[in-house]
Amino acid sequence: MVYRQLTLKDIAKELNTSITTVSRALNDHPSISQKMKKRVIDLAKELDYHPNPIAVSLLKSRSYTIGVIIPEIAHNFFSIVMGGIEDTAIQAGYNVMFCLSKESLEREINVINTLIYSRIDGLLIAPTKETTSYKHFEAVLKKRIPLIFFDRYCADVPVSKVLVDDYNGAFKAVSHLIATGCKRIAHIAGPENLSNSKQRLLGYLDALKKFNMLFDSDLLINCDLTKESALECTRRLIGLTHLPDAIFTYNSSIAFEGMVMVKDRGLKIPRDIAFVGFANEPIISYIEPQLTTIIQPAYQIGQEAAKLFFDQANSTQEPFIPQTKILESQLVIRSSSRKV
Amino acid sequence: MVYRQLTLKDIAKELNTSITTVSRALNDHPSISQKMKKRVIDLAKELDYHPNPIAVSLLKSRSYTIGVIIPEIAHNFFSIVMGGIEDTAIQAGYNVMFCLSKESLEREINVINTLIYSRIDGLLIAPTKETTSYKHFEAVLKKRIPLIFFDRYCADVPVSKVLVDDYNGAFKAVSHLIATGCKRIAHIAGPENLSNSKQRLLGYLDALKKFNMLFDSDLLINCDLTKESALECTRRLIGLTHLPDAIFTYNSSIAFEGMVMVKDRGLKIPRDIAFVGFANEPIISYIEPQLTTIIQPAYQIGQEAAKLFFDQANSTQEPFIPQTKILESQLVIRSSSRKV
DNA sequence: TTAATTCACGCAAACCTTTGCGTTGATTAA
DNA sequence: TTAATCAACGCAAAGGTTTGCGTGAATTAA
Repeated sequence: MVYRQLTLKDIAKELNTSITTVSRALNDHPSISQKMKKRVIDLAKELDYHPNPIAVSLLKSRSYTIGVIIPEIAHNFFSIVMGGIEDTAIQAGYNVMFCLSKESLEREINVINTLIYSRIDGLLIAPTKETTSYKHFEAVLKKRIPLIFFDRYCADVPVSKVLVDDYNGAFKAVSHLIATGCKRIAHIAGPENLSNSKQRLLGYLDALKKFNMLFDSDLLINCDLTKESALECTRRLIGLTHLPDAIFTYNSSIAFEGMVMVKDRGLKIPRDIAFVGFANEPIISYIEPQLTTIIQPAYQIGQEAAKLFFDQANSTQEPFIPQTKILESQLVIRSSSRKV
Repeated sequence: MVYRQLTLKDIAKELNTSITTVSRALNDHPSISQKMKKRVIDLAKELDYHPNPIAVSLLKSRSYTIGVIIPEIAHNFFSIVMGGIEDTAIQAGYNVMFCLSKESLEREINVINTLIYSRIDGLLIAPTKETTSYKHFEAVLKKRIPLIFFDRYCADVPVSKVLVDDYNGAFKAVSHLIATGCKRIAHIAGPENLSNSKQRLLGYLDALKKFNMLFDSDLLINCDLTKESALECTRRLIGLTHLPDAIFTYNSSIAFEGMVMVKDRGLKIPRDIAFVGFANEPIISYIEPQLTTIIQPAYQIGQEAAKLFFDQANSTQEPFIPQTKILESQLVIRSSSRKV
């Protein structure tokens, strides 16, 4: 025996009136008498009536669901972004479907298709490190589904995005290291085609330039975000005949791995080598000395991404002009870098 | 201008036939000619037609969506469980809506209501540590929504559940410590009303009993799962005049915090104090010595939870008889406990 | 008192799909 | 040849909601 949900019809029958009247009373439509309105609302509350969102969706041709794709859930950063998106979406009456791309382009394409078939009203995504082909995004755009990038973006796709000020973050980090007297500052960058990795690299280079420091290509290495790669990068840096005296890393996990290795080799942090990471991961509180980092407003990124979607969904502008929001990052100085 | 999705009507018009015929061709209904079937399928593929899941939902009175509530996303364990649930659900044509309770009963009640109003077909949940009142679950059951507990459960609610063999896991852990010569084994337990905490405590007590070791109530403390509490528990244990020589913790994060403090005080692990944790969190690979743990088949828990839902959803049995699946845990010996 | 206006409500269509039943034309059996 | 069977397809309803339009009654203006 299938359980039947309560419908407008049930309320209408109970009150000897029509479905229309009940609907109008609940949506406070003007042409309804106060008396009837009260009767309906009272009964609806008593019976705990809630409209069937599926029927509404069908009628409005909207699913009131947005899709969100993140590369990895284990990253504290993305967990918090998720929270920001979800809270904002739910408040606006939208549901959220989360999917993981696991940094794989193939999987990204698959989940996008799944989401499209589910008739999502919008798609918020931080693309994978492998995402260099953009056809799958065009499929989204062709269906007029608002697309928003957050944290990472693809330059060739003209859509709204919310980003962290990676460039200035990196610039601040390196400037700080220079101010504390570091002369040979290495950078372990992220994957080459990741937008935020590019920006952080630029910030690094420009800071060096501004303070008239020579760029040494031995001090720049790309990491593919695995633990092994992080260790390998660090190994190469501390294997140089002319050691770096500071390492600025693409993210804090890399810094963490690096610090563990550096300490193992008997080097002192920050005396021999200073460290600055990017983003607050919980692990960084588990190592001594505490890691100096650039922190990102993760929750706010989620909020803003959701808001950008609402802006676009409610816009009558045609075609919609994409917006870009850039949120400030902040340098938090701890003990892994020297005092000024 | 709203973008119109492709419908059966469009295909029917193009082929000069009826909606019914198109629908039947695509769902390979018997009463349809091979020729017509091929024409329809070819065109549908060419136009990339996919049925509107919202219309199907309305017709079938099913949302093909299951709700999942977890206490905390930051836990590696729950992230992996999520993956298991999602993969299994999607494969079966279901979507998943994830929500966080953040270990708060109030929030748990809220998200359950949100999910009910979204017309989920089933609810998988790991209740919060605060969940002692069960009214909100009864609301779910009254609406005939299959409810499944995973990892944690409420004894008073008669529904299917998939659990880890917490009792035997703890028993194995403590037996191992005893086998390596530990005489004073402390236990930092989880919140008192958490089902798996109770089970692990029982395993601890029974292992002591089996090997004729006295239970010392000084060696048993409850932790509320915050970092501060973990530190406080450890502080109390190593402040005892008669020190413990081993600490078995409710989870690995507590063990981690404990190890950091113990090392700080100049005690050697495992020589002075051995440690055994529960579950593999990534942080445990970041400390020396490596933590001995009981590992849980997290992905499989997710899979089984989803399967239990499908069992119930497809069952004609009335009333449905709840099932309980208990998955084995495994002791992985590393260097934080002594050699036998 | 009559005509014009306003108020309060109901009918029916639309959103898209699936499916029971009826209909048509062709094929088979008697 | 006639009756019975069957294959192949279409009609229409159902699922629950919102909304344009129409209608009757009550109110106001003349």
